[in-house]
Amino acid sequence: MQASNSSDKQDAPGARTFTESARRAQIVAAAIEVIAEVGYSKASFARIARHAGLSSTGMISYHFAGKDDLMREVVVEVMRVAEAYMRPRIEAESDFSARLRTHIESNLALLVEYPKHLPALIEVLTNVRGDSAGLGEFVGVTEEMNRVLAERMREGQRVGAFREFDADVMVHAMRGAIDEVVGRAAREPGLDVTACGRELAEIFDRATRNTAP
Amino acid sequence: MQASNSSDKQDAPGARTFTESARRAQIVAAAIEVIAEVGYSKASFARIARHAGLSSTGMISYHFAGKDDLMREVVVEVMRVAEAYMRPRIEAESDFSARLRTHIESNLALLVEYPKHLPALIEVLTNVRGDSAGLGEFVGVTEEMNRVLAERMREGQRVGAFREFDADVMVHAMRGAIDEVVGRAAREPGLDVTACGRELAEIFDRATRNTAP
Amino acid sequence: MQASNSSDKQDAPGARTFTESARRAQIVAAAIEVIAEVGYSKASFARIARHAGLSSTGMISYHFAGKDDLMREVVVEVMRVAEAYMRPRIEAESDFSARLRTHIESNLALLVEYPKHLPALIEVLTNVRGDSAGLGEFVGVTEEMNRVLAERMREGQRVGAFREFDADVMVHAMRGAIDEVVGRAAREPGLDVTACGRELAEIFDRATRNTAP
Amino acid sequence: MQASNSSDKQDAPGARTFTESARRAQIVAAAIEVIAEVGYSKASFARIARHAGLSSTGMISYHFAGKDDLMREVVVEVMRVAEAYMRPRIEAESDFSARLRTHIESNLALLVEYPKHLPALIEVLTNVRGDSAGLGEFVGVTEEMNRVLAERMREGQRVGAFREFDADVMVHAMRGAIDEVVGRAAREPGLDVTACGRELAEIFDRATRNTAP
DNA sequence: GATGAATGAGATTTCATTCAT
DNA sequence: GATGAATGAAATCTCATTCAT
Repeated sequence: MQASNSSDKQDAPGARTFTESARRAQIVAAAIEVIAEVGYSKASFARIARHAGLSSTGMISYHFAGKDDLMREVVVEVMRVAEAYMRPRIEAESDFSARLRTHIESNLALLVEYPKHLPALIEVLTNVRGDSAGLGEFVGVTEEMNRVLAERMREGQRVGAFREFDADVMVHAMRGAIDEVVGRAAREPGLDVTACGRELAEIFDRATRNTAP
Repeated sequence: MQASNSSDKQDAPGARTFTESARRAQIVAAAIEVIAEVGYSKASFARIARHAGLSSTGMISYHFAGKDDLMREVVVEVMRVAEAYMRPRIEAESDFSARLRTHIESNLALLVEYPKHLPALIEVLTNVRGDSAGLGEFVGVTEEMNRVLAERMREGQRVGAFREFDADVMVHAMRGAIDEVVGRAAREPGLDVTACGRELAEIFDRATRNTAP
Repeated sequence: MQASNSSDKQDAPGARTFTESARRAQIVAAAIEVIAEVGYSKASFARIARHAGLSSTGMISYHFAGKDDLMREVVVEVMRVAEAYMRPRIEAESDFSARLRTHIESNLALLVEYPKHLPALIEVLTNVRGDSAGLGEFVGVTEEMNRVLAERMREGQRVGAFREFDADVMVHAMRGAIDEVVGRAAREPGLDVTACGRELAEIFDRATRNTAP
Repeated sequence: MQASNSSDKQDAPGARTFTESARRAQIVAAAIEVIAEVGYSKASFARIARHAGLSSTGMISYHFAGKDDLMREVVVEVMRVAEAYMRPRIEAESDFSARLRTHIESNLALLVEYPKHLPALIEVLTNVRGDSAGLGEFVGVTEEMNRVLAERMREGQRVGAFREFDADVMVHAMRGAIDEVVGRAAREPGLDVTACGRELAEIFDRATRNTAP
């Protein structure tokens, strides 16, 4: 008999119980709401646990590796929902200009449908810097999405659907304008988000439109 | 440029010695830099004191009624600088469209001149909620400024300089687009902010332009 | 080699199924390795469970009455192995001096054979104080073993095999010197433990040798 | 006016108030006693603070950068005391053999004089592994001290004062034998440590003595 | 006016243990 | 017999604020 198996065994990392997944989802949902309501910095485990009806913060630490892990799941969840909501709507359109309008309008329709998701996403992404290891990645993901969007715009420019402009600046302007509506909606409960969406769509349609003959 | 007296101490309204004002200004300047560099949530008194070359956080508490008070001064200072920088440039223009362009371009020129001021302002304003007593006021101030801006736009619409659109949405879109450049500039050091300003100006010129005959 | 039954469960004294014993043995083996590798204080149930390929710490609590119980089994197991290894080798020798040498050398040979056992034992015994109910007993067991050893030495003194010295101090010196090699072996992987054993044997042979005519 | 001093200022690191130093010393003293009494793993900030008559653990965190920092100070303090106590006594002796005896005896005399210091030192050093950044250094310091000691022994061998043996093993044997007395003294309050010192000195004198003509 | 020292609340995290299934 | 889930205590650390000097 000799000393054996000196390195820890590891379960298949994807294996997760039903109840475990349910709990995680429940906690993520609570986190989204708390973050949207009180902001990232005040969204402590204690508050999230209370909101989720859990008896202790240890519960959250039990299901998530740490605050970063939870926040990552928040981002993943919101992006999942956003993708599922927006992509089919956008892809249903065929010409560049309509896609652009639909991108903006479906993004804000998503805000109407899930009023806490986008505020939470913005809170998390703006309160994360170079630190927090695995979360910085999502800043990268967002930037990548913006790059793809800009590339689409450049295609539109090549085929004459759009005028000449700096596509990166345009994409970020759109992004900023939409996020501003998200922020306003949180501060002004009565705001007609759908109407804002139409206005923004018009703004960026005019800003991108090719007026050459 | 003098230290402002816009926030009064409890007992002696407006009265403040020179050294006191100098200390406050020094601390506010340090706070702006720290907030811009590490973000609002990590901008603790300890970090600000260290950055200002102070030996203890007690110094800050001594000069400011609390964190809210300091943050209010940060906002006041940045707005003072912004106002001093942008207003004359904007007022030098006479027609609506030029004023709009100048608003955007001077705002981003300000970012080039004072790279920490606008990031700090945005950090503070986005990390403040209904709580923190006297700070919510500044969200109101900002909204008031936006309302004034929107009113100018409506004037422009009345005289036919601008097309018909929801002026509030337009103002916030501008606001969001500019703030996005501020954020990008922090993440991408090489970004040509001036060029972004020109692009944004073009975007919102086209978005507001009256194309009717 | 069989799983021992030295620690009884509450109700059914001595009765333990095969799987139960196997599980206990598996956990004890994992505990020995973990303790040797990361030290007593970091050897949490979580780590031991992971090392043993178990999915939860509940498993350990299920099979052991508590951490003390597990640690007691660790001690028992190591002592069992040590006894089985060293005793026949020592008893094969007939004169006092040879027994002393063999005691030291077989102790360190045991370290070569089971590199994790002695480190684990030392970790447990040095991290246990008067508290932890049933574990203090083992400090007593160890002391008892030392007393027996000292008694043997005094016999050797009576028959003139050893010089006069304080047998307790001598035994503890031996103990300390051996344990120090155990510690060194953990810190210096290339250490020639067998050679250390020969050197130690020589040291204590000279320290005990009767030089009188 | 441009943004300036973007990197935090730093006080001269050695600057420390009188009261600050006194508090630190008080906390270190309390830590030494607590560690010696309940062991490293149970020596929590809470316990140390209580022992020192402080009202909160925050007090300790205020004066020390963390647990590692406090432990480092504990080690430094004990080594400082040990050095001040042992060195002059050892250096008062001129021949190798007397120095060896004095090393052992003064080490244990130190234990009589400061009964908590050595137990605390041993606790800290044995409960630190590769982790805890700045503390691993002290394992190195200890090893360095052992190397120096071994070098002295080899000098003694070269001049014929000592017989041939592995000096490293001898030094560690001495170390282990002394530490074992430290441990015993904690468990057996009545132990005559001075007598143990004499016995150990005799043991290692005989173990090293050159018996060749 | 200024400062170092102290404070206590609150944050995240880890742990051994218990419980329902 | 076995297991995943839950729990609450305790640990370290950070923070804004207060106080005595």
